[in-house]
Amino acid sequence: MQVKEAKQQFVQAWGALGSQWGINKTMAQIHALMMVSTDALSTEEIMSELSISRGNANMNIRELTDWGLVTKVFKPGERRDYFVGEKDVWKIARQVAKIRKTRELDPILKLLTNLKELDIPVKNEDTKQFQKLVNEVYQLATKVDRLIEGVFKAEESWFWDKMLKLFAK
Amino acid sequence: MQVKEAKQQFVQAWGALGSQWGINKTMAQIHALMMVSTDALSTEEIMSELSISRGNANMNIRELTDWGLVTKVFKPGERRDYFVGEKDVWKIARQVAKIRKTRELDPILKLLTNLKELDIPVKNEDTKQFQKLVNEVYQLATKVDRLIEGVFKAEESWFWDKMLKLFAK
DNA sequence: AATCGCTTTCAGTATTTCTTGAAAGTTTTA
DNA sequence: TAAAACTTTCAAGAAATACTGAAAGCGATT
Repeated sequence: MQVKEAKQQFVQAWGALGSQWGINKTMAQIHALMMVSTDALSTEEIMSELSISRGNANMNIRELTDWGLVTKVFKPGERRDYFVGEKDVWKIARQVAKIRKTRELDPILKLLTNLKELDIPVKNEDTKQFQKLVNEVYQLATKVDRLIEGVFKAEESWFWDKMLKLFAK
Repeated sequence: MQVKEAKQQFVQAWGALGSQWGINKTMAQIHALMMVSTDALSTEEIMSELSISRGNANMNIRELTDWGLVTKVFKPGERRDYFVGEKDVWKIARQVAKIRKTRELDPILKLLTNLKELDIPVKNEDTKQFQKLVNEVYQLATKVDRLIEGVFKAEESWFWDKMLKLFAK
């Protein structure tokens, strides 16, 4: 197999993975393409490599830039924009976790806090069970939240060192 | 606010959360509905509560059953099927992690293993960088894999105890 | 100030994913 | 064995999501 072929497989797989996790396929593929590219890429190159339209490319490059996974670079003498993708997988993972935390976990935590604090007059068995459930979900969400926060602050090596020791048999 | 209203909010939020994570909205809602219900529910009840069709209800209940998050129960004297949802949030989390691991992480690991073992003749700079990337992604994926495996075996309290101590300031 | 090279936007279209509802299947009851 | 009670399937339709391409924007160059 050639390197080119291997890279294509990687890009495809990354796209598939992304789409299963609520990240659009093209966005994931563009990012993968940048990961396997030594050089910065132009919109044109991305378009032709993935066979997508200009609008689509542009939109997803912007989104990736918003996520902090892609940076615009200027090539001296060149007029068009070039882009490089973050290649450090740990940084990528942290970045994605961070964004999804604020977008998804935080709102849920907010709702759960509301539901917990509700002053419900009639406390029948049913109500009590519901409150118990809300509390449990809240507990879990809070713990996940703290875990993610911790991960943000930790160094990768430190994190995995501790983590794998924890589960070593 | 009434309990009923609170429950509805919970169901809606759960549905939204699910759909952001590649789990279809209705499936997540049905499960949420079962979590907040004291009793087992029939297909009819689910249909009317969520205003969905019989086919839709049936399909998603089956999917939830396949995921091991819902069990069929038989009520004495009753002919129709009733269903109860798993309510232990830790168990739910583990179950979802387990299924998604086999469906998504395992295939990626397999691909990465292939790509790692490729015998590429010409070893230019470009190829070396690609191999480095594949290796790094592989490393991370493996660690995540082991982490999840560890979580499967661990008790909830033990897990969070260790985890939160790790990140305690 | 007009043209060039490139980027951005967005209405319309295509694709994917979900949902419906009616028909076929299954099990129980009479 | 026929009807009733309930479940399952699936083709067609609806809704959500992603993509295209042409037009408008924008700044540099002549």
